[in-house]
Parts: sequence; C-alpha cells; structure tokens
Amino acid sequence: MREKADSDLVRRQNRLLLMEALRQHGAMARVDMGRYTGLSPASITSISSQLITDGILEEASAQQAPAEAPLRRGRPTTQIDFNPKSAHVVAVKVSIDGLELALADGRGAILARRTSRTATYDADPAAFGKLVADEITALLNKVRIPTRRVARVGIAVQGVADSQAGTVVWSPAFRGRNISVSAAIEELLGIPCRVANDANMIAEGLIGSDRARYGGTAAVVFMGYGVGMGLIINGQVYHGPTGAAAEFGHMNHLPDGPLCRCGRRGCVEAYVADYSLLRWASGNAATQAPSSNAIPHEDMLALEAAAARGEPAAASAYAKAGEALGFGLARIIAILTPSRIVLAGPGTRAMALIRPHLDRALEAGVVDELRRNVEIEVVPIATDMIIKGTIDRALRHVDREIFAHGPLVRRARELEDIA
Amino acid sequence: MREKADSDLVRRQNRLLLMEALRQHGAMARVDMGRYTGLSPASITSISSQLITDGILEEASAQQAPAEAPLRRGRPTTQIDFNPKSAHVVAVKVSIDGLELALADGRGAILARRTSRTATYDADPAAFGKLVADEITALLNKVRIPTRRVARVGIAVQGVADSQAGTVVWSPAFRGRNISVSAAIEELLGIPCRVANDANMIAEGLIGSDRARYGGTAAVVFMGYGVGMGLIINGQVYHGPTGAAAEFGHMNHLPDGPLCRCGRRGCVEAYVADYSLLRWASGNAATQAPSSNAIPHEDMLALEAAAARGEPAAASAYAKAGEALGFGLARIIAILTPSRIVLAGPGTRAMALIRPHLDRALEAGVVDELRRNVEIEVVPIATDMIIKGTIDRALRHVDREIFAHGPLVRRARELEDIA
DNA sequence: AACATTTTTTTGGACGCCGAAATAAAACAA
DNA sequence: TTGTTTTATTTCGGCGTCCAAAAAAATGTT
Repeated sequence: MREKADSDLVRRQNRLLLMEALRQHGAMARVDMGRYTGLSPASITSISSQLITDGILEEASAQQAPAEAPLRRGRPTTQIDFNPKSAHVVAVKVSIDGLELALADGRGAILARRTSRTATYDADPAAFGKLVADEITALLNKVRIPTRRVARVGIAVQGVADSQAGTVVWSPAFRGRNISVSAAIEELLGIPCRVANDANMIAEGLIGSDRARYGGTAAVVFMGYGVGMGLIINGQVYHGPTGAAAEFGHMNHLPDGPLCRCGRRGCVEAYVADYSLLRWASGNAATQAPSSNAIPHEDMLALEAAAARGEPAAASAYAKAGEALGFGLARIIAILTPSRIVLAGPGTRAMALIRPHLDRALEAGVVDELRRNVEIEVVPIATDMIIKGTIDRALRHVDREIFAHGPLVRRARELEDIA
Repeated sequence: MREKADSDLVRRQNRLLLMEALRQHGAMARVDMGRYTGLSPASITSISSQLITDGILEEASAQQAPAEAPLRRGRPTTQIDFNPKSAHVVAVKVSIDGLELALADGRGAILARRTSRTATYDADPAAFGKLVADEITALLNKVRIPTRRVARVGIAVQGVADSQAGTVVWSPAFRGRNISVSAAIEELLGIPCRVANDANMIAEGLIGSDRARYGGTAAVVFMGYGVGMGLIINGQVYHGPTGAAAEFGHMNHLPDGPLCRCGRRGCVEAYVADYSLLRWASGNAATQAPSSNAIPHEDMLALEAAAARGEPAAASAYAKAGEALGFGLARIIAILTPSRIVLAGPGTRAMALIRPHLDRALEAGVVDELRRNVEIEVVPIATDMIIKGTIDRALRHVDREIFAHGPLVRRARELEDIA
C-alpha cells in the first residue's frame, strides 16, 4: 500500500486488469471481459473503446469462432484482442555457444528468429553489448520492421544477472565479470532493455502458460549444462533486491564437496549438472576441475545409457545427483514451503535414475508435515520456454509501463499544464 | 493486479495510506500527512475528518510538543493520532513453560500484562484453546475492558503454525500435533484470532520499529531454546501458502547429523539451539536424544563461560554451531540474496565465540558477489520484541480489514440497497 | 412483421480527488 | 491596540471514472 489512489490510478488499474484478462484468455467478447474482471458493461465499453482508439486493442474481423458459436439467439458478440502492431518485442537467449533471438508481435506471436554461433566465453566484454545490438538489427531487417517499433528487449542468461544495472554479474557463459549489456542496446538502438536469469524466464513462461497451476508459490528447477532456479512467490517471479535469481545451483550442498564452476566447493551444481555427472562417472570428481566447454549431447546420452544398463560408476553418479538435489530441495521446502516444485530441462531425461535417491533424501531432509504439501512435477520442457517466458515478460512490462497509462495525448496535456 | 478499481478502492487505499503514515510516525499534523502521503490538503481534511467521526483518530488535546515547537509564525498545527479507544488487541506468546499475555490500546500502548506458568508440553490438546481464552478473560478483567472492545487476538508460537486453519501444526512446546487454538477463542470470546510463528513476529516488530532499515528484503534469525527465522520479502513478512514461517531451524545442514527435536537428523537447530550446544559440550551429541525440557538459564551462562575460558569441549560446541549457522545462511543468501541478515535472541550472547566460524563458513559457502551485498547485524533483542510484533501485526490487520472500509453506517446502507 | 433475446452503447448520478479561494489562528510590527 | 504577515485548514466548484438503468443494436423465432 504505497501508492496514493486517485482517478488516474483507477484508470491504470482497470486498463491493466482488462489487458491481463486478454493476455490469459486470448480474444474475448466484451461481456466475457465483464464477467472476468468484475467491471460493469458500461465500464468495459468505455475502457475497451479507448484502448482501441489508442491502437492497443482491435475488434476481430468477421472470420472468428466458426463452428464454436452454436448459433445463439440475440446480438452476436464481437471478439476483441490485442492489435498485433501495438508493439513488438525482442527476446535474446545467451548460451555458451551462441545467441538465439526471436521477434514477437503485440500478441506474442513470433514473427522471426535468428541464431548465431559465437563463442561467447571469450568474447570481449566491452564489445558484447554491440554484438547483441547488431544481431537484433539483423533480425529486424529480415522482416523489415523498423527499430522504433520495438518496445522492449529482454535478454536471458545463465548465472547472476543484475537487472537494475543491466549487467551479467557472473555467468558460466563468460570468462569476464560484470559484463554490461543493456546500456549498449539502449544507446545504440534506443530500446529499453532488461537482462534476466534464464531459469526465471522459464518460470515466467510457465506462469503465462497456466496461471492456475503455477500462479501460487513454486520453485522451478532447470537441470542441464548448469542448474538454475526460478522462484514464484505469490504468483510473481521473485527477483531479489538486485534483480538476481535464486542461485539454487550454487547453493552449497556439502562443505568441502567437489569443485564447482563458481570456484566454491560442494554446490548443488557440482553434483547435478552435466559436467558433474560425467566427472563422477569418470571417477575423479574430487580432484578434477569443472570444464568450461559445452558438453556434446551424445556424451550425456551415452552416460544415461550406461547407468540404465547398470554400470556402477554411471549409476552412482546419478545417485549422488539425486541425493544432492533431494537435500537441496528439502532445504528450499523448509524455508519457503512452496506448493509446487517443477523439475525441467534436459537433465530430467534421466529422472528415472535420479528419482529414488531424490525421494530418499527428501524424506531424510524435511519434516513430514512440510513435505506432504509439496507437489513435485517433471515438465518435459519445450526448449523454447526461455524465449517464450522472455517474450511474455517483455509484453507484460509494456502493458504495465506504457499501455496502462493511457494515450500520449492525455499525458502530454498534463505536461503542458505544468509549463 | 487482481482487484477491480473503483471509488470504493480509492477510499480504502487512501484511508489506509493515512493510517499507515500515523502508525509509523506517531501523531502528525495534517500538513505533514499531506507531505507524507502525497495527497492534497483538501483530501487530507476530508479523509481525516471522516476518520475522526468514525472514532478511529482524534485531535490531540493541547498538551503536546512543548519545547519542540520553536514558536513558529502562522496558524499552529493540530496533531492527530489514533484514538486509543478505537480498538484493543491482545497478544499471546506461548512458550514451553507458560503463557505471556499483553493487552494494547489502539495506539499500541500496552495497558496490562499477565504471565501464567503452565506446562504446555503435556497440555490436553483439546483443552488448550479454552485455557488461552480463560487467560485472556483474566487479563481483561484486570483493567475492566469488556471483551467486545478487543478487535483481535494474535498468538505467537515456536514451530510450524497454520494461520489459515488456526492451528499449531508442530511445535517443540507441545507433545501433540495440530493443536487447534483460534477456533476456541473465536467461539468462546467472539474475537477473530490468528496464530503465527514467533520468529515471524520478531520480524514484524523490527519492521514496525524501523521500516527504512528492515523494510526491504531481510532474514531475521532467532537463536535460543530453538532456532527460528522470519523472512521479510519486499517489506512484508513472508507467510508461505499455508501460513507457516521459514523453518530455518529445521533446514538440514548435514545429512546424518545429530538428532533434532523434529525427529530428523542434521537440522541447523541440532547444532545451534541451547540444547544442542550443551549436547556437543557433553561429548555425546551423536547418540543423545534432544531433551524436551526447558533449559535453565544458568546452564547456558556456565557453558559460555567455559568456552570463553578456552575449555576445548565447550569451545568446539560453539565452533560447530558457527559452522552450521554459516552454511545455513550461505544457503539462504544463494536463494534469496537478502540485503540484511539479523541475528537475534539469547543465543547471540555468545556471538563472539561463534562469529569467526560463521564467517569462515559463509566464505566457503557462497559466491563472493552475493555475499558482499549482505549486511549481517546482531540485535541485542528486547525480550519483548515478539509481543510488540504480535501487537503491531494485529493492529495493522484491524487497520486494513476494518478501519479502511469506512463507517458501519455506510456499509449498512449498501446492504440495505440489496434488500 | 412482430416479438424475444442477448450484446453493446448511452445517459445521468455518485463518489473521491484536486486546485483555488476563503477562512482561521497565530506571530510580528507599528 | 490594530493591522500585516504567515502558516494551517476548510470550503467550493470542477474533473475523471465508475455504476445502474434505459436505450439501441443485432440477431433468432414465431
């Protein structure tokens, strides 16, 4: 309860309410909006017609809901949806071996993609921002969308992001630290830009795909080349004071455990990530330093096969991983009592091997009362979830920060009054 | 953004805004309220005069601000504050060896106290609610306040509370589980009642005492007969989906560690709580079951003295505690990156013995970048902080749920309209 | 063609905020 | 003492947004 309430707030809040309804349900008739938001028909008419004048929404042309409508009596509804041209957003995913970009329209539909293979690890920290900006320009040229039509850029990286400073504080994808990204994009392209953690973006994507399921309090674990976590608290992805995500991968499991990429010992990642599993299986986990290279997909498949076959070294690697994961989650449960834990990412392919050890550790690690209220689910992750989440987040931000305020005309008038 | 906005919301929000300003600053003049809330003088007049009519606020009589006012020019201000009679609240703190009660007026000033020694541990679970209700009645009789003048009861317990169900799910203070408390008080006395975790109430009290300092994201650790944690996230005390607190004390530190009162092994509490320290010092931690009795104050003082003297067994107990606490906090930092960690409670008396080991563990347990942004502070806890926090929380709840809505007259009119 | 039904728009009234002007209550100055 | 200045508070008229009720629109049914 910080903000003063006046008619301005009322307008913003209700515009946003209506836009959120549309984001979740897709196109709707005015009557449905009323039912959904609790606003009266009169208000819905007023608000929606303003949003249409502003170019944010549009009435659907006559080719919608063909067999769906059972030829009801009365005046037929007119569906309303976002105007695809209302705003565009760009999502960028940064990995060790390259960039992945996508351009989406105002409805979240992807218009164009672009992938570029660049060894980011040794990239010049000073030049990285420009590199991303150039890639965005190339993406836009593909479909001839002018830069000014893009309202926002979202960038997802592994590791610790500082979204306020717009930098990558530390990431396994880079050798350097505190790499500035947002600044270059805002200066070169003039588009507001936000850096975020990739696991947080998966969480964002899940909320967007099923709010009823993921809208409460949940922990989303990403397992693969690294281990990340997105925390959903009261329906919102948690970004700490600095904007960093939950660094579950670098939460300590055992003091003096195996070496992790972050330089500490015994992190969860040092048991669960791809490189850690290989290291355990090769038998020299205690001494071997983690590799900073991308790990070939085939190596992991081979390891899984070996463990499934019952080879002791491979099986024991997954046992260690399950135990570390289980105790790690037990600690999360003790602190936050989420009602749901989602395990996602390529690492979940081996879940059958991991699960028994995970369950045993959970049982040993947390009071029954707390454990019973948690539902653990494994999501066969769409690889695109990070991109989808980044787009969702960018669009919601545009809704809140730009569209909710009302047309420029009205805001301009306020400014004139001051002069 | 869930709630529809209309003039009703505007009124509630701004009434609340003004009340929150008063709760933080104490009595204020109308001008100051305007500055503080951002509302115009006209609105302040309107809102405050309604709150005064409602009996919630009152103008100060003429004996305020004696030497403080430097005899300024112009019309003098009239201070406004809560009407002490606007509502009363009762706070109850449950310990192993008894109950502690306090009655506060609408300004949060304590009018009466009462302590009763009851061995709660073996109390009849079915009768416990009635016992508390009787104690509350006795407290009210002391100052002849009728029951109906009490707007709310808050109950603080160690362990896991389910504030929605109004029960104590599990607590070291009770042998039984799922002990119902709220129901009896609401039925016998007719007062809304809320059960909460004691560490959460300390956090609540800290926020009330210095919002600038504790209003962001912080973890408050209570060390003593047990180990608890209150989590402040974005200025609000975090209550999980079920209303339980952060059970830091029962977060696992080491698999297969010493036995804890919760029945698991290796919990942080099994290293840090009073009984754990004694157990380590006596040398048989691995086998000895935790005691369920209250531990005499003198025993702890003796142990601290022995450790300070350098006796190896005692010193090593504090070393183990420091390490467990350090790794536990490192895990919290990795997940939530709080900007502040507060160590509080009687256990902090021995901080000089604990601190070096705590710091070493922190260094080993979390990436430098994250650790550097955390400020760790030790608060010589006012023993009353739990009571204060419980009162604060109850009053804020009354502000939000009752006072913000407006006078009964107005609400009654709405109801009539329906009929 | 008249009626029924459902959706959407229009109209008029209420509420709460705000700016500007008026009023109140003091200190200061002559 | 009386007027002037200063600061705090209240009053008044206007504005924006919501809502309920009535009207209009657009279609099916008889």
